[in-house]
Amino acid sequence: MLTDRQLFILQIIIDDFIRSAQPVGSRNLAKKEEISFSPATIRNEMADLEEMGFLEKTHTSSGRVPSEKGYRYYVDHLLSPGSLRRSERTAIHSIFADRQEGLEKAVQNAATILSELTNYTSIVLGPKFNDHRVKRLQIIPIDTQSAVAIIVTDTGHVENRIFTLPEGIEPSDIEKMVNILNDRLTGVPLAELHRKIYKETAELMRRHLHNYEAVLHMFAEASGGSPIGKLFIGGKTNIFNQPEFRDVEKVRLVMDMMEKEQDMYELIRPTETGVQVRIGTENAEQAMEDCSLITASYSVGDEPVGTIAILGPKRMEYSRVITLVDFLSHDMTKVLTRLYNTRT
Amino acid sequence: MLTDRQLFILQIIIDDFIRSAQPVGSRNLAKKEEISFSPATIRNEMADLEEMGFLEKTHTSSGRVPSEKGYRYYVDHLLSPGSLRRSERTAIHSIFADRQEGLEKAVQNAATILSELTNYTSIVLGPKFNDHRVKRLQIIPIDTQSAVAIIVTDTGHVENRIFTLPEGIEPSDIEKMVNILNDRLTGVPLAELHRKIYKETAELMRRHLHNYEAVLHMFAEASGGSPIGKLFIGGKTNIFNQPEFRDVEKVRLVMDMMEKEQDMYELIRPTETGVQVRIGTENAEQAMEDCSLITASYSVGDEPVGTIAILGPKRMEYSRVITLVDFLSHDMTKVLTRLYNTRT
DNA sequence: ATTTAGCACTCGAATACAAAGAGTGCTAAC
DNA sequence: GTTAGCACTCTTTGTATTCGAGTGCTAAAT
Repeated sequence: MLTDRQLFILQIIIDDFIRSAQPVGSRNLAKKEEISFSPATIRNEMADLEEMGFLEKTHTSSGRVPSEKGYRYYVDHLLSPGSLRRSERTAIHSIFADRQEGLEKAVQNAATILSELTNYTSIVLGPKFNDHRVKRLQIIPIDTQSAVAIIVTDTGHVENRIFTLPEGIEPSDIEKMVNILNDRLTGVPLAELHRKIYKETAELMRRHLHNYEAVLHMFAEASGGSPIGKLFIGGKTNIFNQPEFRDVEKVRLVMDMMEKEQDMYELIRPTETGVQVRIGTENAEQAMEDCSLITASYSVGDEPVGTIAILGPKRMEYSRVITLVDFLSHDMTKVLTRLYNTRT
Repeated sequence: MLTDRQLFILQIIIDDFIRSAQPVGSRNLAKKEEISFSPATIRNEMADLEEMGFLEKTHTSSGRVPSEKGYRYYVDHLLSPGSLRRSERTAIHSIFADRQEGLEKAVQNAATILSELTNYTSIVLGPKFNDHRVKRLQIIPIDTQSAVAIIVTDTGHVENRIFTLPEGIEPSDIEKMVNILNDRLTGVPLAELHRKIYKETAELMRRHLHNYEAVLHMFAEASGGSPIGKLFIGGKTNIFNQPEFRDVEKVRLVMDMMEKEQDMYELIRPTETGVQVRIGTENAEQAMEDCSLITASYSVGDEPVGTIAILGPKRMEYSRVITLVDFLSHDMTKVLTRLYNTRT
């Protein structure tokens, strides 16, 4: 097992490397105030740490660099619990201060602020509206051939879709149908909407709408089809700041990934609650090889509804970012829970 | 003035450079079949062309590279009018084949296909809905404090916004108000909505809605506030393919710009009709120094409603891209005009 | 009067080499 | 167990050298 001194040295090495991005050598380490033993001693310890897989060398006679295992140990056991500056806290609180703007704007804002605060890339998975209930359905004819179907939820979210009307349908028919739909579907959670429609109203729709599949399709999307909230990414180009990404090819990998929504969903799909750290290849995605990801989900009540995440180099300021992400996710949970509970 | 042979040489040099990205020298040029004179002759002509500002050298004894003025002359006078492959034409036609998907999807699709076809970055400014008319207004109460206001246009576009209700307003009041609003505002173009609301319904709203400013604000956004359509960018990372963008700093400049919506709007804001080419510093934007932009607007009837654009290196395949952009913009105009004219 | 062959010259890119510097591992002394 | 000392390794930096592609200019050829 690791001695106290080895832990100490490991911690200092990683801290140093996170700051400098330079392999750290025994000589320079020994110069630090905190360290009271000689370079030779450090070299011995470093050799041991390397043998155990916590450190690596970039070439035979270079300084040491943390390995993935090293980072893992660092975040699991060595992290000094960071604290936030007053300015950071107020920045975060400000995100949801203005409720007028609507949820989407606020969430987008969260992404922007998070990336500015950290200088890394932020990803925010907006709240999914599964749990929200139908407040009102509406079908508004546009012309003789087409109409817009609209769902409004009790959280004020609006989904809409154009579809084609069957030949010769009367406006009064549509009105009747909308009334029936509202009668039967108001209060139904989006998650169940799909099923409920098929069970209770398919017959009705088939009678009145020629291509009722289009409408069903929309409802399906509003519920099952997009069970996931919108994705916001802030500070996409922040990766350019990292010296280990001076290489165009490396940047390209990450950039390409960020353009693919699907990949990003997969990447930050919520797994467990609380703050999660995934280092390098711990992420499934190939392009993340040299990156780390810190995620946290936020909830409405007890139900997780979205995720916030920070994507940075493996050499990320774990302590600070973890604190930040944790803080923001709790803040979001608090605000959203209150917001949600005033409705219904 | 330029002799025929100088034009010929200029054209071949630019064509060659566009293909190879390498400075082109007299010796290699002379090897080409089309060329029947010696390297020395070419050198003389090149020296003249350089003196006139059409060519540049990267260093004293390098081959020649087109200057901005050279490109300008090239696109203005030397372009061989390209033709499209059958596959390209079908790809473009396929974009709007499926009207079911809705306009936004189709426009987004246009951006994707355009970038795939060209290997450059595409920018599509979605149709602005100024000219579209109010089909239906709706206010749907969510709870005692808030409601959603919805505008549906005769093109099937839906705008919505949450706002706060004044204390103690009755549902019946709201219903009455919506009826009046629909009475007065149905058929009004979005562009005039703002004015009309203030003129004809402000008094009414003030009486019934405590913070009617929020509603006005939404209507303002639906009309004046976002006089511009949505912006779609395809193939953001295609710039990485260009050898002259091997440099991280250069890529970063362009990427940063692409993240700023405002900058992109400014960049492709429609000026004149027809295909426009802006080369390097002809674009106001600093980051475009090494890029060229080819834009074309598309219309509904005679009214331009949006823009499509291709952003690539100065060393862009002008001929092909111009043809493509021209073709697509006409196709979009045709489809949208038909689509729009079947409504109302 | 053009065109072209020939030649000296320039510059960048590639190669080689040496020296410097940072770092390691190991041994022997403390 | 710690550390001083030293040989060794590997990267970085700088310098010199060569090679090749290209130019500009002059003089000969057409």
